[in-house]
Amino acid sequence: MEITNQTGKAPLLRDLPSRLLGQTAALVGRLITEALATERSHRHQFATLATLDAFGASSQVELCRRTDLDRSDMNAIINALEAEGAVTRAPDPRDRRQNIVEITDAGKARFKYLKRQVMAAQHRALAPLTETERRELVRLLHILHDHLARPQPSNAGH
Amino acid sequence: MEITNQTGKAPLLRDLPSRLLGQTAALVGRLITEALATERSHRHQFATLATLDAFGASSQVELCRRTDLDRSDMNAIINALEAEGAVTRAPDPRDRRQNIVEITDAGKARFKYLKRQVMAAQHRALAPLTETERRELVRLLHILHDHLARPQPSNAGH
DNA sequence: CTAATTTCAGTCAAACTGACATAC
DNA sequence: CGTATGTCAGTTCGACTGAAATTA
Repeated sequence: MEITNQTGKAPLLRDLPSRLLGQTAALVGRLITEALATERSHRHQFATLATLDAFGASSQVELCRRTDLDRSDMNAIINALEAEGAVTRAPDPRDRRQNIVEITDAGKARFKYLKRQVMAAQHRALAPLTETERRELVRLLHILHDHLARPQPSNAGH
Repeated sequence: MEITNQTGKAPLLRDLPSRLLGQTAALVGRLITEALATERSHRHQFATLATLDAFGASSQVELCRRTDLDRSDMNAIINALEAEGAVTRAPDPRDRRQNIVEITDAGKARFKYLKRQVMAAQHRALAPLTETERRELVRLLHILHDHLARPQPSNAGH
């Protein structure tokens, strides 16, 4: 058989939702990552700042739950944010196992700025979709996400 | 401020398409990965087999183009597939820089079996969506994917 | 005692880079 | 000569694990 030299995808792969989802997420994610990288920030930092901005002072576990990040990674994230003055970290006097992480005024300003960059990158990534289509995409993704995030089928409730 | 103890997401993050896309892709991807792992296979191997099954004998670069995988990783994938007898690899007599990679009968059978597992996992992942919604999801993802994959703004056409 | 939280060290896989040999 | 392909070694980044220290 002759060796061809083309770039088309196998139809099975091209239309396989899991693959399409993964590849598209990677492409969109890269735009966001690059937008944040030019501001010397990262997606995890952004998510953490957004959570602190939305909910106020939080412990690190709570930030983990709200961002779906690992406790170990969250520690490194808070280290970085603390080092650049975007958050403060202090032991909770009422439960000294926990830290109270709080966003500073500088952190809020930084977040607002990063948010603008992220929204702009987002807008660029979603450019070919109409407003209705974007909402529909978000709706469908929410259904899937909630379906898959909730029920750890084998070991629920541990 | 009081430290709360809840798991809700910041609305900005919850509805940010890039994030929702990434998290959902990760959750769906995990199901597929697990389904293949129980058969001692990997997503990259599956994609490569699917491409060989669809297009026949191919060089490694061509497989890279068709699967969006890296040269270096493709080499390792072909090594593994060759070791389990799913593909053969032989230098192309007409251009001895290239290898002709071909799927074997055993490889075809293996692919058909893996395909069934993948489709089943896929079906489980997409369970909460109607058939219409699945098609719409795929349609929207295709629009985004084509928009973002095509125009490498700086170095198109290389 | 057990359990929760933070912290650190380190593993693991995937994506990617750089260099090199061979062949065109 | 420059370019394409395959191969290999190594880096980088993210997700994750295990264990220690502290406190409840």
